[in-house]
Amino acid sequence: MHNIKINAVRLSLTDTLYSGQSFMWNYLYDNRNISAGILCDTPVLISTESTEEIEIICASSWMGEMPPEEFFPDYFSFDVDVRNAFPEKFTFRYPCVWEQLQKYFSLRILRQDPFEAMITFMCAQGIGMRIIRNQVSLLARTYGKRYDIMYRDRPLTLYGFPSPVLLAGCDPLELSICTNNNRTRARNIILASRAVAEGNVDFNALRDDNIPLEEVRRRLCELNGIGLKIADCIALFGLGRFDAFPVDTHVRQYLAEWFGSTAALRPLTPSTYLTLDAEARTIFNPALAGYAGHLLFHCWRKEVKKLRWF
DNA sequence: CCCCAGGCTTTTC
DNA sequence: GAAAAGCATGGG
Repeated sequence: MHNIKINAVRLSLTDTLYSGQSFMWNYLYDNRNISAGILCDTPVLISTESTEEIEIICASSWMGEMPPEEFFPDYFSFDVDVRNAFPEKFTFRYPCVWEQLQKYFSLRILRQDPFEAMITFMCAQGIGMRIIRNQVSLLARTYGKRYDIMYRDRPLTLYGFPSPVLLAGCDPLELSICTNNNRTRARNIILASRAVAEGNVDFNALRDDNIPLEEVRRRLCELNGIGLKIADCIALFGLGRFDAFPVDTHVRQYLAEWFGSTAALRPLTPSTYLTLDAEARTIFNPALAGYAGHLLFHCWRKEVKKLRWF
């Protein structure tokens, strides 16, 4: 048993909380009312027993500096009003989309640990959500720090997300057990972890909002296995760059179907990607384009594609 | 055996 | 330069 301080905070919500970053909540533990995830290499429990309140229990030391009441609102980006992501004309130009979107306004994008965001999205190339979450879960269980805590008089085991140094020292063949048996992906993750561990990729520097998004992309795309889409995901979920608009297969689909984009009918080459990126900034408020896109992403997957897996 | 999944890299025109 | 093909793996 580790000796861990438990910090708890209750936050009020207007509706059910959806995950801002799809891998967050369920990859360690899940039943009806309790989900567990990783927060800055620390396990976090989320309890949603009512639709108005969630309880967060964080077994962490890093929060010693910052009271949970201050940290979590920032983590859940409660400072962002998602409706500002949509210009006024959106409501009458796309009334059907607007109507379907209503129940997704409680969805939050998390200001997540950038390294975790980087690795989890590197696990997300051309495979389904279910497999992606299995990979992240395996990474945590195999290489993450173990925490044994008591929750409501019940023992509960959680695993933190492994550090850059730890993943940097992994053997590719061994790590590939956690990457869907894909050795190329395992090798890329090791190299990227090394780049972070050695400071060649400095997330603290990239956090600076004065750095243009193009520059952030350029730096991240220098790494093997990271292209425009994953770079944008790291920016959006890991660097709090809510203007970053990742375009994946689902986003491409709804841009064509809902917004009549002809470019979205073409294969998603880098050229097409940048065209769609520019188009999105004319549909949404550019400063929050990625935030808007993420709501639509979940809305499309669930309402239209009828997908169960987040 | 087909197609799809929160793409990226290399080759070819 | 940009489009096309190649790559890698499990699930439906």
